[in-house]
Amino acid sequence: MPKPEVDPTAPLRLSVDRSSPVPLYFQLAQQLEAAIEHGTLTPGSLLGNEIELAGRLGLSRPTVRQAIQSLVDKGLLVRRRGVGTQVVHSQVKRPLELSSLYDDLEAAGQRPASQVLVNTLEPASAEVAAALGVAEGTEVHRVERLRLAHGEPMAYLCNHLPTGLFDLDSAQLEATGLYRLMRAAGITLHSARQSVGARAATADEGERLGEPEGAPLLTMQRTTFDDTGRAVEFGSHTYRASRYSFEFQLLVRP
Amino acid sequence: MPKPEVDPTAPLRLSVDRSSPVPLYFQLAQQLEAAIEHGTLTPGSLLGNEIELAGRLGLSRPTVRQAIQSLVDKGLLVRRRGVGTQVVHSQVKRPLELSSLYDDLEAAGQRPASQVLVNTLEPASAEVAAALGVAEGTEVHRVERLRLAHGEPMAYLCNHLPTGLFDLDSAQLEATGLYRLMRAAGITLHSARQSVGARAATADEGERLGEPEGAPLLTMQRTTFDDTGRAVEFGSHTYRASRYSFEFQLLVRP
DNA sequence: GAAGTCTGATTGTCCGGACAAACTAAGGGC
DNA sequence: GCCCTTAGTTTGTCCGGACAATCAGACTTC
Repeated sequence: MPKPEVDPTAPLRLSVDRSSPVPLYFQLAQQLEAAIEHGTLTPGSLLGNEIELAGRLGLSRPTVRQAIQSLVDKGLLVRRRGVGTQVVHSQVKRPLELSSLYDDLEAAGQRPASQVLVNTLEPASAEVAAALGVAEGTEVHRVERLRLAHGEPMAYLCNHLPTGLFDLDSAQLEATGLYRLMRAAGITLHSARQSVGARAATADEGERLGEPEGAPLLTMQRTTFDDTGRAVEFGSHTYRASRYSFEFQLLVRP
Repeated sequence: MPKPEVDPTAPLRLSVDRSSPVPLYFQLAQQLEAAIEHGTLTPGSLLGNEIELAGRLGLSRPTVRQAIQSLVDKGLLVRRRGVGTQVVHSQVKRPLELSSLYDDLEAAGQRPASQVLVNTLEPASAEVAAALGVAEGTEVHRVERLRLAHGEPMAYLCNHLPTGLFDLDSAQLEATGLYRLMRAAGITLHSARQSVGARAATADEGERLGEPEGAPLLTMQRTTFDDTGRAVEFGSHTYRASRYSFEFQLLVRP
């Protein structure tokens, strides 16, 4: 493998546009991230001290620090007092995100398809009521979907949502993911509590997913909260273990 | 349920110790977090504006902002321009951490026990070599452990580690978790790449874990990196799906 | 040669201030 | 009554500076 054709002594081409509405620290962070992604900043290399960097760009040190800090939070950089700021020897890509299966499949280029099996209202069971923080028996949406990739079933998704949040249109649900609909409705997702496990498929579950009875299934239950702390969705999903696994990156909080 | 006996109009008792070596912003963040945990700061309540807060504590606004920001990053607070900073209506506890099964079990009060089955050196297979970033055939540690809770097997853990990092003592491995040993050896964990799936138990696997052949197993593969980007551990773990599931909290990155 | 010591470099913490942007709510116009 | 404008509040961004804590490497000492 040829060595990267980058002169490490050449100072990075950085510049900021003060007339732009995008914050200066953000512009700098983007450029640094691009340089890391592109290989201009090689793993392990020092970034040059903050004061010099600030002077070169005509920025103040706090602004430069804010840019660097955002990349440290992303896990791309590591700071060492008395040494400098280094690019992490990555293999690390992205921390875990709250993504939907739809997004996952699309990112993998699998051209996902949905099939809405059920889209109705029903009184909340004890489990659903507890997850959504509503009284048992309250009317909630129930959506059952089958997620397909390459025409084969991948997962069976059952979601419960409180009423009055937004319009649950079956056609839209088939065209895109649930999370996109929520974001489009002005709901800002904040956090989620997930539980991932496994169990053997019942005869019904097996038939839906094209697996024999007793086949191992990967299960996920997730309750999603918006930024006001309200539970906006509770999902119970089963995935074909033979076709799907969860992959994610973790960052250790310092 | 009685209403919390807290007067929301009473200003929070906050104070900082300037003679302490612990940073002022960190002291403030800890006190705010404690107040949220304790219920003194109720979910949804405003925090009071930053300038007034700074004045009351004798701090500057940047310091107060740094404290607040750290809690926003943890998902405990939400800022709204023109409105103020609110306590999130939690149910949210902690974001996902890089924890070991040992820690998980201990937190659940299950008094974990380990049994080291194998602790040896062997040449790296292609898979292990790729994960650890070493040449195929390089000598690496191989550790196989059985994790028990209440005397029952919970998981079978197989780890591979590069040589020369630290001392792998079987007795210590049985007394504590692998991650604690690494931290104690001065290795600062940085990130990990995980893959969680499921599959049916083979006859051997079933026997080790006390499950019948074909029983669903939860599998996890994890490669852990330190802050220099070096892979320090590669683990292939299988859990009894009937006894164990992964639970975690996610934060949506804004 | 090995150990401890000093020095320079670099990030960490903290201050005080300034203006911009976004949101809320009250006031005025229709 | 309803909609638009306006003013006030609060966070967001940015500046320039100061000192402390920590690290690496060179130097000194034994």
